[in-house]
Order: sequence, then structure tokens, then C-alpha cells
Amino acid sequence: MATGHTDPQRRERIIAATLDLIAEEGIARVSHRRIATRAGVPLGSMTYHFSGIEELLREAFGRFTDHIVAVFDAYLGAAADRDEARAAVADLVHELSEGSQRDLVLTQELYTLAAREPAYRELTHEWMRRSRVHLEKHFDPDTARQLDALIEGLTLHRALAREPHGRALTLEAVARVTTTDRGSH
Amino acid sequence: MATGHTDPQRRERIIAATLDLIAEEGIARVSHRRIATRAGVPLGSMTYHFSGIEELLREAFGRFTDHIVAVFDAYLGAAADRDEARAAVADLVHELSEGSQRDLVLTQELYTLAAREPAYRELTHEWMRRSRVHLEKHFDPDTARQLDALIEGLTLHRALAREPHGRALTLEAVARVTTTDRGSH
DNA sequence: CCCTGAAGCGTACGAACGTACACTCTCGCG
DNA sequence: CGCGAGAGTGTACGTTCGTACGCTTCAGGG
Repeated sequence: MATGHTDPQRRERIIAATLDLIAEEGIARVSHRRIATRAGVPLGSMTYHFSGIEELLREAFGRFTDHIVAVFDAYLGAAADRDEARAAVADLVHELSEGSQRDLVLTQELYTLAAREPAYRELTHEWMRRSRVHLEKHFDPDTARQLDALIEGLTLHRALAREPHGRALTLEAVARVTTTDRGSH
Repeated sequence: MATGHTDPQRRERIIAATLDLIAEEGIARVSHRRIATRAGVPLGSMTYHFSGIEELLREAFGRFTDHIVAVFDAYLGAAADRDEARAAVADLVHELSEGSQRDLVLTQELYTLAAREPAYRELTHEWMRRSRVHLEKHFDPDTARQLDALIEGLTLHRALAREPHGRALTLEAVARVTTTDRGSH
């Protein structure tokens, strides 16, 4: 076609198509051609806008963490006190584990990359940092850290379990971790 | 070469090479040829022993879960009472998060597959079931479920964190989740 | 109105891929 | 000893891949 026109949306559409493809078919099936077809752009656009698949993946997961951090912000930012924060955490866990399959899959893909390549760990660090900022508004730093890990585990197990646990169990776990005084054993 | 001899170790070596390759380079870079080179077997062996990459992956991750469940058994099976169980859980979290990079990466790869394809979820179900069997020897079922999720989250966050938390924090989180009586908030 | 530089595209090439299948080799039976 | 059967292999085919690069198109200056 060669429109000769600058098209600033082109990059974004390619990135969106990349995330869709990864979510549906996995990193293993990502290729320039498949992304181009999905995005409705010519193959030549791929190398024109991105130096290679690696750069494309980094950008795509950058967009994804922006999105997922926004979800965290939406749920945790509104909480006014501890109890609201606890409820928000439970809502978040249930949203992430039974909401769009897309976010769940992309999260796992990102963790997989992060587990192997430090470059992607920057993204997960930022994500963890941002979620802790919210949690530390209501809980001390150690508790926030534990709670953050608990959110991760509950979300994953709930998403993968044959019979996902109910909201009551989520809330109980959150309450236990955020209860700072000593109980007997 | 065509030795004409049955070689029962051949399959196992291929599976081991597959796991090594996945751990080091990721699912995206798995191919018959690369596995064959790594395993020191001719290309023709690949299709002779396995109907295709899919079957190979299923078998490989089956071996991996056998291994990882054995690690769970080793840590949790020996605990004689609640406090030993708590300590074992902490040991397990720290072993998984700072032990071999290999197990960590393979775990994430498996979760990624499980998040997208139900077939792989069978493997994670069995894994979760087995770990709960151990935990339920010392804790009630709801607590075991929460603790199992906590283990997952603590392990992952510890493995990916810029500054991993110490054992004290792990133990505190475990204690909180396994403390069954009510504390004030 | 023409010219030019930037923006963007189509295509071709070499490498790597999965798979099929004709083939070689050895063991054990007769 | 000879030979059939089955285990295991080498190779060749069609496909798909990433990438390079010459080409087309058009906005804006002269």
C-alpha cells in the first residue's frame, strides 16, 4: 500500500495484537507473520516499527503491566481503612482468578520470562512495588509483603483449582495475615 | 547408527534433555532438533519415541511434577507436629525460591501451560492435592488450603524480588495463617 | 508545479522446522 | 548358518520463519 502517511496507532495495534496472540496461543507460537496478520498490518511493518521479536515482547509486557497495575490501583486505591482494604484484596483476588482468562495467562507468561531473564524482572519489581505502596497505606511493611505474596498464591491456586475456594476462605486468609497481634497456637 | 538394540534409556534421556532445554531457553525455543542434539540422539529418534512435541511435553512435565512432589514429600512428610510442619514449610519455601533456578523456571512454565490448557491442569491438580495431604495431617482443610496458597505466593515473590525477604518473615506469615484462634484487628 | 526526504511496503533469500519413509542393522528362531 | 522381524536411523520434502532491502507513495518547501 505504502500510504506515505505517519500512522501513530500502528505500533499500538501491533502491541495489542501481540498480547492477544500470546494470551491465546502462547509465546511459543509468536511470530512476526502471525502478529502482522492479527493486527492487519503488512509483514514489513513489523521490522519497521520494532527491531525484532524481543523488543516487541518487552514493549508488549510493559503495556500489560501498566494495565494490571491499573487494576491493582482501582481495587486497592479506593480503600479508606483496614477493613475496606481487606475487602478490596478479596475482590481483587476473585477478579483476577475468575475474570478474563487473558490477564491470568499473560501474568503467567510474564512470570515465566521473569524467572529466566532478569530484564523482565524489572517489570515484576515495579508491579510488586506499586501494589505494596497501596498495602502499606493500611498495614506495616512486613504485613504488606506477606499479604502481597498471599494475594499471588490465592489468585493462582483459585484460578487453577478444580473446585475454586469461596470468598469466605479468601477473606479468612487475608484476615489472618493482617492480624498483627499474637494468637495462641 | 541403527544398533538394532532396544534402548529403554533413550526415552528417558530425551525427556531429561527436554526439561533441561525448557529450563534454559524456554518453551518457545523447543524443537525436535535442539532436543535431539542435547540428548545426543539422532533426529529420527524423536518421532520414533514420541508422536510429536505435544506428547513429549506432556511426558516431560509429568516427570517434573513427580520430582517436585517428591520435594514436597521430603520436606513435609517428616514433620511430626504442627511446629515442625511450620518449620518444614518455611524450609520448603526457601529451598524452592533460592535452590535450583531450574525448578523455579519449570514450575512457571507448567503454570503457564496449565493456565491456558486444561490438559496440563491435571498435573497441577495432582500436585496441589498431594501437598494438601501433607498439610492436612497437621492443619484443618481450610487452613491447609490457605497455607498451600501462601507457600506458592511466598516462593514466587521471594524468587522474583529484588531483595528477597528473610526466613523470619516467612515464618511469621506461616504462623499467622496457621493460627486458628481469633485475634483482634 | 516539481523535487526530495521520510514513511512504509512487498518480496525474496537462507536457515530452521516437523514429518514421512525407505533404509540398515542386529537378535533370536528354526 | 540363514533369515525374518522389528528396532532404530538418515535424509529429503514442503512449510514457515526472521530479516534485508529496493521500491512506492505523499507532504511540504521552493
